[in-house]
Amino acid sequence: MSEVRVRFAPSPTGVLHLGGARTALFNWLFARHTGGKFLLRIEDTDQKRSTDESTNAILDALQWLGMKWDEEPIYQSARMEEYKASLSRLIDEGKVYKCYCTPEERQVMRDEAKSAGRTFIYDGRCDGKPDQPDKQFVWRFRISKDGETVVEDLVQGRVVTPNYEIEDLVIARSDGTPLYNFVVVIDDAAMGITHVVRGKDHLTNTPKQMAIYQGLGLPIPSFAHLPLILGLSKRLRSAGVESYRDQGYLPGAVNNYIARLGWSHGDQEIFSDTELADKFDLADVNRSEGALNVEKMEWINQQHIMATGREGLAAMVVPFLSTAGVEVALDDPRLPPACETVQLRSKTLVEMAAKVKFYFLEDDAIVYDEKAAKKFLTQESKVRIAGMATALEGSLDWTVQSIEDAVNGFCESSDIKLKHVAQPSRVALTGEATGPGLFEMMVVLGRASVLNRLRRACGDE
RNA sequence: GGCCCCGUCGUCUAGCGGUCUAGGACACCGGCCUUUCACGCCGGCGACACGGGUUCGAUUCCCGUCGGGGUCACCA
Repeated sequence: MSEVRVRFAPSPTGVLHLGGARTALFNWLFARHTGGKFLLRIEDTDQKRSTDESTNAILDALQWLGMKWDEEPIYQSARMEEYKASLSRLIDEGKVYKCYCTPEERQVMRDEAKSAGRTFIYDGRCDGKPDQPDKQFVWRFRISKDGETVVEDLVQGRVVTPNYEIEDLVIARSDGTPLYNFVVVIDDAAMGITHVVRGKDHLTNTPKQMAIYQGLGLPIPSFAHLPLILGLSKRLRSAGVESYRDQGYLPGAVNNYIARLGWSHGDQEIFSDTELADKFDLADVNRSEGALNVEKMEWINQQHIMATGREGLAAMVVPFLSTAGVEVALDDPRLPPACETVQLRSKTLVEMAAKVKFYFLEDDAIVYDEKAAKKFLTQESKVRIAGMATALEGSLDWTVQSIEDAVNGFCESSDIKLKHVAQPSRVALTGEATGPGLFEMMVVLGRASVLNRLRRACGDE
């Protein structure tokens, strides 16, 4: 069997939303799984709606998600000559005809069909008409009304359409520019596409396209139509991939989530990209559409954060610290251990940045949460904190174990429990009542900062 | 409206005629662990849309109803 070749073919009229990303992902996974090629085609034949800005945004998003394409992207706007050539072949072979119907006439036909409760199918009334040189026309592709067209869809199963329900479709505008259903066929054939994997909204185009393949004498590829993603809200559904990046999602987590939406592999929930490619199969894709669920996506993101090494997290969190107003050097040695202390507590990189922020502030820049300060920074606890600071002053190693021993020792000698001093000192060090484990945090912060912050909290301000 | 697709816990799903008093995950509610918050662990709540068939037996097969989605362009 020949090599699998699949493609993702966005039209550059906006951002790449999650639905598009999932279509791309399934193509990419299928290619990786089968050892085939993943290609890109930019469908920019509609000059009015297409922009370079959008093309770049889509390419950036795919890149961020880690879906590398294997050949240079094809731009339809650069292939007009090809389309013209195919059209003239069809003209020469008498497979198309000129249609002179005006928009108004077509509207009348549509209205009639609708009021009669029928599917509107252009009736071919212009087929065989003599030329009318002074009138505008479009090219229609003639489709035999006998028999039926069968799509053996790899996801949807066998879908049968009677040919009398497939109309003679317009393949070129009055100005001669080709239309979608025509160019798709030419391009997929030219690119050697073996499997057309796309959204289910294209299912009804498929019989038309199959007829064109046959008219052009081209081999028909396999088809797989993916169920669409339902949005819980319009906002959720239309958000671009980059907004998820900005919200602190890891690309692998986004892939994991959208893959699991409509596809499954037993009870497994968490997949790396390579695991996905390894286990993905079109046969396991569901036919029913799924809805976006933010809580689950966050949980999956958290799982991916937990599975990422501290060095990797450090590199990723820096830009988020920056937007949180704290500039930290990429090679700051505190960064990896700081990330490690909040790794189990962060659902997104935005959260992670917020949680490690305190490490990098000046000691006297810590702002105490009002409620936390009121509850924990009491006169009584200030005395305890001061005592603890002194206990930490000595010549002990600055490790989790030695700090813990020193603090426990202090508690014993003062006849208090750890909890009497833990929360107050957490507030002193971070400003918050919640945060990383006390001793781990102290190690990262360093002795000087710890003592500074502890004593600052004891002062009467 | 015509045509097409779909319909298991709130959500994502497992299930491919008997193993289902329907399994897992998120969320939610208890509990354990514990210096806080998390993580982790244990337990709970919670679904086969409805009605007919077929069958010894239907969540699984067929039909209908209802519900959801898609599509009916000189857009892609």
